[in-house]
Amino acid sequence: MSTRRAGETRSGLTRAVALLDAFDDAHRVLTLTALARRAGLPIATAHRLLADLTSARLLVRRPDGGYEIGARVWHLGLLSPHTALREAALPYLQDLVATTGHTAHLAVLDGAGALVLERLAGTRSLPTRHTPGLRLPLHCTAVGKALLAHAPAETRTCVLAGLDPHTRYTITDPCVLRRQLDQIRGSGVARSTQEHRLGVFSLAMAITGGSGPLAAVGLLAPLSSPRLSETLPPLRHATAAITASIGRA
Amino acid sequence: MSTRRAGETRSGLTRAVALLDAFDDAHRVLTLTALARRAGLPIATAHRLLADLTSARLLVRRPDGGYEIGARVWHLGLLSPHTALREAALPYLQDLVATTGHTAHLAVLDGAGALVLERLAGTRSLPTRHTPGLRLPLHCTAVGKALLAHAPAETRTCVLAGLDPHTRYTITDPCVLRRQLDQIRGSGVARSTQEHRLGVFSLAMAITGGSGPLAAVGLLAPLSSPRLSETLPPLRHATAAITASIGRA
DNA sequence: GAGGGATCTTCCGTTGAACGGAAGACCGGC
DNA sequence: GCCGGTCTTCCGTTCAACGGAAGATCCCTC
Repeated sequence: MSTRRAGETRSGLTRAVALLDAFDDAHRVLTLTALARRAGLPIATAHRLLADLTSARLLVRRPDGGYEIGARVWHLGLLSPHTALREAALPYLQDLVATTGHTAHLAVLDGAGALVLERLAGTRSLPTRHTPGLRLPLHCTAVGKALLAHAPAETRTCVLAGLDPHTRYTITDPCVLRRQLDQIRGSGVARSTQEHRLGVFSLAMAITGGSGPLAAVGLLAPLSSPRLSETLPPLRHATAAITASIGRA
Repeated sequence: MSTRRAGETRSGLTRAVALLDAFDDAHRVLTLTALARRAGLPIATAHRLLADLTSARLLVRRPDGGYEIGARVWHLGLLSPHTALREAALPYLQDLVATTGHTAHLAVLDGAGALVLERLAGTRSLPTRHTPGLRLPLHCTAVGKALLAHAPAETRTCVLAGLDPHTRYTITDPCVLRRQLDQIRGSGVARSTQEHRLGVFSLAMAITGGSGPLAAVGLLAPLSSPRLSETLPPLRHATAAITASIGRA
């Protein structure tokens, strides 16, 4: 009851969530002390909450004493609306990978970023870490631009305000990007040539489900791969099919 | 403070989890009253806890007032150990689908069931609802039998005690199944011919990661498809590759 | 094998936050 | 307008969460 900031008392639940949030991609297994430190809680409190979380099976205690996220959380997460979208898109993403040989993504708009829901690597694929759960920038990836083009005006102005460069090809002039977004909205197709990573070309199209959640499908290819233009028709077909499939449900 | 059983007071966290558990595959969106009823909580309490869960972003409140599981839970679930396994297996599952044309699964042992981690449908695929998160019986599916063959003796005896029939082909005699499990342990290959669903043949192999978590890869095919035997070599190859890939990590 | 540092677990008195009944607000429907 | 349903807010009581501190356990060092 000392170091906590200005009467900002956190409810028990908030503290428990803080413990869950201590886990991230680089920290999938944590010890009691690490969790307490990362969540900013006294050891004794963390210990009790962790016991509760473990008995609720949200966390699992490993034989070595470490804690990790339990299968129950994974299972609950499957009930999120993202999953329905993923399920609808998956077969078409598979086709896309099969016909183009490149890596396909599915992403949704999440705040000022693109959240990757699924990624299927192709045989001719680049080594990529666009793994589900990753957030990509909106202004320099193809999926990002496809989403941004259809995003609410507020998001767009917010993103256009800070265009930090990822490579020397990243578009950093808001006017240029704004014009490009207009084109994307017209043609439906977004591209990024080395704007996010050198040597990588990507192509994406948005899925506009009426008033529903916005998503985008993208392909990633090495810049050197031949016949990049041939990847557009299959992409166009896949997005149309996914849009239709969502409309049906 | 009335209807609660025999002094069994549930901690705040337990109650919150009860609310989360009110969601299931058939109930992805719930109202306040439905949640309170399903979790066995007074409306006022449920209301407060839901407000907490929502502000913690574990739940999302839709414009229409309904609650649903939030993206944050999905994101946390990705940190569960299941995801690492899925990621390791995914490329090989894709290959499997591409070469055989049939539907491929990845499942792990979970209590007395097989938990499906991933399912990729093939072009020649059956309509199937083996969607991630589904639990399959251990005694009459190929993945189930593959897992059961390598499961701890305790699980095995427990499952063998209650072999309920799913079709008229389901093995219900513990002795017959036990003998089959011995064979599976020897050959590494498990089969199920219409034992779970009529018209469906399935083939599976276990992934035995030393002392690590046990998994199995399976293929589902219509009984009528020609050259079912040709699906074994690709399956063998995939499981070997996945096992190796896990060993490396 | 004694000493020291680290992490984990248990205990317990205090206190403030969770609890939930009840009343009020807000819908649509007949 | 009246009514059944659902949602939200209020507030006094109470009891469970809180966390400091002491004890247990492990492991490494000398």
